[in-house]
Amino acid sequence: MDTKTICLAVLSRGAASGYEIKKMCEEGVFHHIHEVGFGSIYPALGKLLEDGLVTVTDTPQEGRPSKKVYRLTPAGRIALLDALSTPPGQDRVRSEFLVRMLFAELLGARTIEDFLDNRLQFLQQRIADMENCECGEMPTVGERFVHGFGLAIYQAMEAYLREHGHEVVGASLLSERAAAE
Amino acid sequence: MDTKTICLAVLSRGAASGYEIKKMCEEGVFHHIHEVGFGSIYPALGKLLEDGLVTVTDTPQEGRPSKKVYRLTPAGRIALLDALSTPPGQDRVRSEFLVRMLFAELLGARTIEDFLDNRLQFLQQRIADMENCECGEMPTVGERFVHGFGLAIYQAMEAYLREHGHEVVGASLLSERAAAE
DNA sequence: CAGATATATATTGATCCGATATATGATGAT
DNA sequence: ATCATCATATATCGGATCAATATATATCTG
Repeated sequence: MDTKTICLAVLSRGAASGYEIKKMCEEGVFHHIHEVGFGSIYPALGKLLEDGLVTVTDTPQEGRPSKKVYRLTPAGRIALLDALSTPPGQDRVRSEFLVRMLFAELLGARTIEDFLDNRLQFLQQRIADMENCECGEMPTVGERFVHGFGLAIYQAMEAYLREHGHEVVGASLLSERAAAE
Repeated sequence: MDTKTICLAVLSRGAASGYEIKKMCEEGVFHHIHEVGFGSIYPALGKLLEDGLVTVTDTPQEGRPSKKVYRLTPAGRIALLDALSTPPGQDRVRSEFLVRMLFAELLGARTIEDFLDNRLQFLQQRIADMENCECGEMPTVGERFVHGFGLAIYQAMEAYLREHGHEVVGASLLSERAAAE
């Protein structure tokens, strides 16, 4: 799934500028699913424009740089449906945190404990935020589904770290003692 | 976390060729954490060699291309520890499946149901594989921890899809009926 | 009033990824 | 017996992606 499809998908919810697309990917439901940076969005929008899948209206603003609002064309809507209809590829995960846990025995117990605590705190914060948000207000069933999915996963992660975190800290302690002898 | 660090990490478990590093990232515990392709591994090994963090022994074989076995140097081990000691960045997830669920209302109920069934089957297969594997045989605590973490997440995903999958299918059905009228 | 944050677009260099090329042994199917 | 496929093994290329940076200004905060 390339950035072009993501842009089409965001635009299917309504017209938006590149900056707004980025914001939605950072803050909204997309955050848990598929982040993209400016370096991908702007070139993607350019190509979509070339291919006639979106249009732009360049509205100059005083002071600020002119805002370029992109809109889906009928061809763009069809291209989006085509892309979404193909079977999804595998999920890709990349976790620096888990790589560190994997090699816990190479690190000090203090470091591991620190990483674990931070991660737990982060997860608890995110869970609280997601529980507090008025998900009943979400416009589509898809959004509520994905929101619930994300929440369930974060809760499972939090529970696992709470229940099993001590194992990796303990292992690191043992290997430290062994190294000291 | 770049490919260079991943290569160093794999090599810290023992000498290996580029091909073997790839295999470990595909099959082993790394699979759930951080996949890498040949297009990243070979250039990364070249740079590590330049920087004196690994050594190679080029052992020619009859028929097959000669096998290049890479080994960590003391400097390489230090570089690995340095990299692992820095605080981990955010996890990055990219799920084509969830993007499709997010826009379920644009797709047909049949398609959504198909995607859901496939994903459920995939998850159940993976859970079965992970439960059957003799994780007691895993050499390090880190590996067992990460294995257990992965399993817990997959189980949470499976449970959520089983309990809430019908919601997205239902929504798609309703929007189809509305479109037909 | 200074500094930080938010709005807004855009580029660049480094890295990453999927596809492809090359070469052969082993296994399995017809 | 022969054909196909898979596993071993290294490597590159073009396109995609990412983090950092540049530019410009309004608004909020202390």
